[in-house]
Amino acid sequence: MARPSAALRGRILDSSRRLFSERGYEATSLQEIASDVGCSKAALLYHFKNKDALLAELLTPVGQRLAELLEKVAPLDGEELVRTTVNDLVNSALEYRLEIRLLFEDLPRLPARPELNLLPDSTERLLDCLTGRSRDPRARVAASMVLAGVALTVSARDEAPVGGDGSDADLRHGLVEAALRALGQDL
Amino acid sequence: MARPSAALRGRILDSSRRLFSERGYEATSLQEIASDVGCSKAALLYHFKNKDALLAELLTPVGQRLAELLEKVAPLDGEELVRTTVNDLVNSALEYRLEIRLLFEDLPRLPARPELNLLPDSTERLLDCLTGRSRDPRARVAASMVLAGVALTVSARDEAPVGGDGSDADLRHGLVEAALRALGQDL
DNA sequence: GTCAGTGCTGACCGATCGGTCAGGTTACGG
DNA sequence: CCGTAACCTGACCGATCGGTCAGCACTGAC
Repeated sequence: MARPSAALRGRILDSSRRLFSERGYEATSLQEIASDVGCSKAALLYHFKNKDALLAELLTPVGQRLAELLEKVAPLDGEELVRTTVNDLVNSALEYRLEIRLLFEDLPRLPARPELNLLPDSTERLLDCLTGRSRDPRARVAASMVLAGVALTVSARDEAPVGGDGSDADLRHGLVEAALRALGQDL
Repeated sequence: MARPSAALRGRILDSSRRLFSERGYEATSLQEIASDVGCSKAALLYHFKNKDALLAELLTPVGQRLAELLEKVAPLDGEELVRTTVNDLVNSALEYRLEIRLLFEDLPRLPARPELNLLPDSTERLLDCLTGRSRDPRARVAASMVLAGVALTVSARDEAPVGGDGSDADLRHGLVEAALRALGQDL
């Protein structure tokens, strides 16, 4: 076949997202992705300049989502700021379960990634919102715990994720409630 | 020199702990460790059967610590159970900052590790303790968030860790308080 | 003194890594 | 019906991976 599937590109992205998330970026070889997709490694590198480009394309939407979130909550403050941030954070995390793992576990370890260096700054701003822009060190620690906890919990690898029956509703509400409690917002 | 330093073994462990934690297990090569220590790769493999053995030896103490923690809180229940578990969890996490990263981020991704398969079970029991042995799905979600949040926060890579000035006291107390709030324990 | 054994090195191994390249096959515009 | 460009393959590259091995330097026991 000749022009059979530019859809292959999409399938490569899907496989990469899954495999990177399961095994980690470094631990996943291009050959493994190619085998999973059912194409040659060369085909893979025809669609993506290199392994890095693959990762970047997977993470871009998450970065955008984060930017939107920050923009949306920028004018808010006080209790409304915290509640909105927590809600959106949990929703975003659930939406990008697989990418979150990459973002939290692999990215920080890869040698300084020039185009994504806005990320530490975004994380900082996110922490600010979670504290309701408080500078209290302990509030920041709590925010850090919440952020990391939400991220890692939604991306927990084993099926029957963490809630008993595994319903997303329990996961979502459980996280929001626990996060708000941790941040000192009375429910 | 002939019998100059069985201390080399310890230095290898130190470097491995640091490098594994910074870059990840898969992403760290034996050569990098050897260079960091200042010995040959062969010397490294003289002291440790293989790369896996190195990782196992780093994680064993953490596993023991976790087992102790679980044994200690086993007879407790109710509020005392939760408070003691949270306190000990935070202390243990602070004590094994670097190893925690490996445990939470690398281990789950490595192909099934026979000798450490007790770990998922231990995690499960730890979650039980954090919920005060409740079976409520949302309580388990909260416990999962706390566990992941504590682990990832103490092992945050960038210096000036997460608290403003970075004092361990703020980190410790901030985490304990936030965790207890998240778990619904009134302070 | 010598000899067994510990601690270590450099050279080397096959496998696999990310990535390149020449070329083949098909689809489509002219 | 032909040419160009898109899509893809297999063969190949140098580098590096985890790991092995023969042998050297030195120590302590006898």
